[in-house]
Amino acid sequence: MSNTTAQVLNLLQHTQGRITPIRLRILELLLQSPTAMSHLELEQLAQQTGIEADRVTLYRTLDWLVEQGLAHKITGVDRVSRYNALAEFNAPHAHFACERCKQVFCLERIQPAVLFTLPTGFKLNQVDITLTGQCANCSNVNAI
Amino acid sequence: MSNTTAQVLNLLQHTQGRITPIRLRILELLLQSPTAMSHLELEQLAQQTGIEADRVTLYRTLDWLVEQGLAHKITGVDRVSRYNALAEFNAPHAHFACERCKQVFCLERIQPAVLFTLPTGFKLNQVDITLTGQCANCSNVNAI
DNA sequence: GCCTACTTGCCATATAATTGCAAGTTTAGC
DNA sequence: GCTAAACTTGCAATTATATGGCAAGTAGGC
Repeated sequence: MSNTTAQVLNLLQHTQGRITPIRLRILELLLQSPTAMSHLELEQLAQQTGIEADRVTLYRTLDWLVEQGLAHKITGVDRVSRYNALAEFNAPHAHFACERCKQVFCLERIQPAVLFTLPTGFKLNQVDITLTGQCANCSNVNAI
Repeated sequence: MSNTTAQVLNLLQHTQGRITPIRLRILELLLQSPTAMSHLELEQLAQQTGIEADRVTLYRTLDWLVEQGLAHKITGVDRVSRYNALAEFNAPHAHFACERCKQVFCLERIQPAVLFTLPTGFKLNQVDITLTGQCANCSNVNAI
């Protein structure tokens, strides 16, 4: 059993739901990816690694992972939801969305030292910071 | 001519495109609204104020306004795009998305004093900060 | 091993948004 | 003013992402 698989199993065992091959594999894929992945990307990646899951099941699996706090969901400007999971789950972090290749990277080391003065009565729950620009790959391509 | 209409006219005159009743009215509505509005909300509001625009035209009008830098577009977690226009256009500001009523508020006074350490090669273009939680109205309702 | 509740797969469906094209309207040149 | 070109609008059809319902399958406790 790989290091990641053990980690994934451990995470899944702390949930209420059942441990199924799909959930295992999807969470593993999410943990291994440096970027947030869309439903389609995950579906294709899963197929390549031998997991055949129905489109709807994948949607439900991802929703479930988010619900369990094991993954989180980012909706891009292209209206596509992307998912990621991080080793340090509760660590607040920002995202970087590349305008060119549409990939979404997680910036784990970011310090969201933002000062907020919310209007009266507003209750803050979560802070999402998304940076847009070009990733290393794409800004390199454009420079040539 | 109202104060806002004059302001809107002035803004539109600085674009390349033509000044049409729909563009005028939509930009006016956006400027007057404290919250970012979805396509549907704008369509209904426009109808109420006597402007009948085709659904597609409204989409194109909004796209055009964004293109001209007169409005900007926020995609919510519900995959719905919302639009807003601000008097101080280039002022960086954050958004507050209410989890309950789905409204998106612009927080004009926010100071995005965020410290970023981007990976090598990444080029930053824009910073989007979205706070989620409950707006004054909704957190009040829930408390009762 | 068996039962029950949870998961999955397949069907159909919802919803936001986009594309193509013809008709209408504004602007510019004459 | 008249005409042509460019821009804008409206309508029909289509795309793409995601969701809902229900029967079949499967994990996990006993």
